[in-house]
Amino acid sequence: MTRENLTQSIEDYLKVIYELTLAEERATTNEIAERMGVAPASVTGMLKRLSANEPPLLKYEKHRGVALTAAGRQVALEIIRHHRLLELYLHERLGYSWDEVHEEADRLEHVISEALEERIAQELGNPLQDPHGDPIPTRELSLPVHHWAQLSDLCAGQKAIVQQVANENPDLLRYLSSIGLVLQARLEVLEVSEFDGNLHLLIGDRRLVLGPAVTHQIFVEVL
Amino acid sequence: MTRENLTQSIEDYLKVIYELTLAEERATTNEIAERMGVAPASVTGMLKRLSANEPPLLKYEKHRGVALTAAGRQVALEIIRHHRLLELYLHERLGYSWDEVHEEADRLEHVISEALEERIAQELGNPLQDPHGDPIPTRELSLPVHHWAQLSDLCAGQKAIVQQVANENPDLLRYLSSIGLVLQARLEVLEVSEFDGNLHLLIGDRRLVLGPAVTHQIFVEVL
DNA sequence: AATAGAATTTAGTTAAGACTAATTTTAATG
DNA sequence: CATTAAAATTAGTCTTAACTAAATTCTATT
Repeated sequence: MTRENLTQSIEDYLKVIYELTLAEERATTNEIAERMGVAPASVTGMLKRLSANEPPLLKYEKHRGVALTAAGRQVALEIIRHHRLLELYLHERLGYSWDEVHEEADRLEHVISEALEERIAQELGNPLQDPHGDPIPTRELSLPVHHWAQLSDLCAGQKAIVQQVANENPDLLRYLSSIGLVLQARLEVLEVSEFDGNLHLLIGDRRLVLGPAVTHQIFVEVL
Repeated sequence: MTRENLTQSIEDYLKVIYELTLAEERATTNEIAERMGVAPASVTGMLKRLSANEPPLLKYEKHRGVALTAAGRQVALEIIRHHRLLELYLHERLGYSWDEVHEEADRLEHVISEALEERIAQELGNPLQDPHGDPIPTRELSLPVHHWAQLSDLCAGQKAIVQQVANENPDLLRYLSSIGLVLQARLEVLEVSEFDGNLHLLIGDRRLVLGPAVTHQIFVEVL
C-alpha cells in the first residue's frame, strides 16, 4: 500500500526504529547507527529525509530522537510480517533450523510481493508465531499481545514452558538448542543467585545456569 | 564463488547479455539497452566497468559489442539457475501459474543464498526444466542440450508434444493456456500457410491458427 | 552558572548507476 | 568515395546512501 518507492535501506531503518521504540518512546541517532552498522552522520541524513517524506514516515526533532508515524509503523510491520512468515516457511518447509532463518529472511523480506506473502501465509495456515516465538503481524498488521513472563523474573520453584526467544544470534540459538532450551520446552527454576541474577534451571534432566543477559530475552508461560 | 561484490544491476546485465549471445556471437549496446529498459549511454558505462573488473566479466571492444568471459558466463548461469529453480518452486509448491512465476523470480533470484538454492533444488528433486520448459542449469552450471524442433519448422501432418515455450510474456502465456497449449500437450499440424507462415493446428479437439512470431518460440518433440 | 564530555548535526566527498545532450564512429548507399 | 543515418560513446548532471572531519548542542557535575 504505502510501500511503493521505498528502498531496502529505508525499510531497514523503519524496521530498526520500530524495534527500538518497543522498549523506549523514541529511538536515538546513535542507537540506530549501531544497529544498522552505519555512521551516526548517515543516520541523521536519513532521518531528515524520512521525516520530510510525503507522507512523513518519522516524527523527528533534532537532538531528541525519532518515533514512527502511523505510516512508518505500517511499513515496518509489513516488513516484519514478511520476515517472520519467511522465517517460519524456511523452517517448516525447507529444513532450516532456528539459527539459520534470520539471515536468509533478512534479504528476502524486501523483495517478496504481497501475493507471495499471502500464499506463504495460507500455506502455513495464517500462523501467529515465527520459529523464535516472535508474534507474526496479521494481514491487517495487528500484533497479538502476549502476557508471557520474562524468564529472569521467575522465582525458585516455578515451572514454565518456553514461548519466545527474542534474540537472533545464531551462536546463542545453537547453544540453547544444544541444552534443550527450545520452544515448548518445560523448565523449572531451581535457584536464583541473589547478586548476579543467575538462574539455575532444570530442563529435562539437565541442570544448568543462565545469566540475566540471556534470561531477559526468554519469555515463558508460567505453569 | 565469483559472485561476491556484484550488485543486482550487474547480475541483470550479465543475464541479459547471456541470453542475447545465445542467438548471436556478440550483444550490441542498443540491444542490451532495450532489454534492460535503460538508455544506451548507461549501457556503455556499465560495459566499461564490467570489462575492467578483476576478473573481467565481459570482453568489450568499442563499437563492436560484447561477449561474456568464462567468469561472466558463470555468474549469468548461476542467476539463471536461481531464476528457474524459483519459478518451478513457486509453480509446484505455492500455486503460481506459469504466467505469474517470472516476475516474482526476477526479484528473488538476486537474494537467495547458495544454501537456499540447494534446498529448493533438493526439495524439487534436482529438476531439469522450469514451468516453461526452459532448461535449469545443473549445480555445476552445465546446461542440458535438447534437440527439440521449432514448431514453426513442422510440416502439415506432423504430430508433436509441446516441450518448451521460450517467452515470458504473461498475456501470451495465459492465452496459450486458454487454448490448451501447455507443456506436454499433444498437437498436430493440419496446414502451413505458404506466404505468412501461419500454422493451422489441432490441439485436443480445437482447431486454431498461430503466426510465426509465436511458433518460433515454441519447441516440440516430434512424434 | 560554567564547562567537560557525549551525542548529534553540518559540511563536504565518494561511488553506483541512472539520465540527457552532444559528439564520434561505423555501415550503407548512391 | 562522399554522404548520411544509425549506433555507440563521451561529457556532464542527478539521486541515493554511505563516509570523515569539524562544528554544534545537550546534559551532568561541580
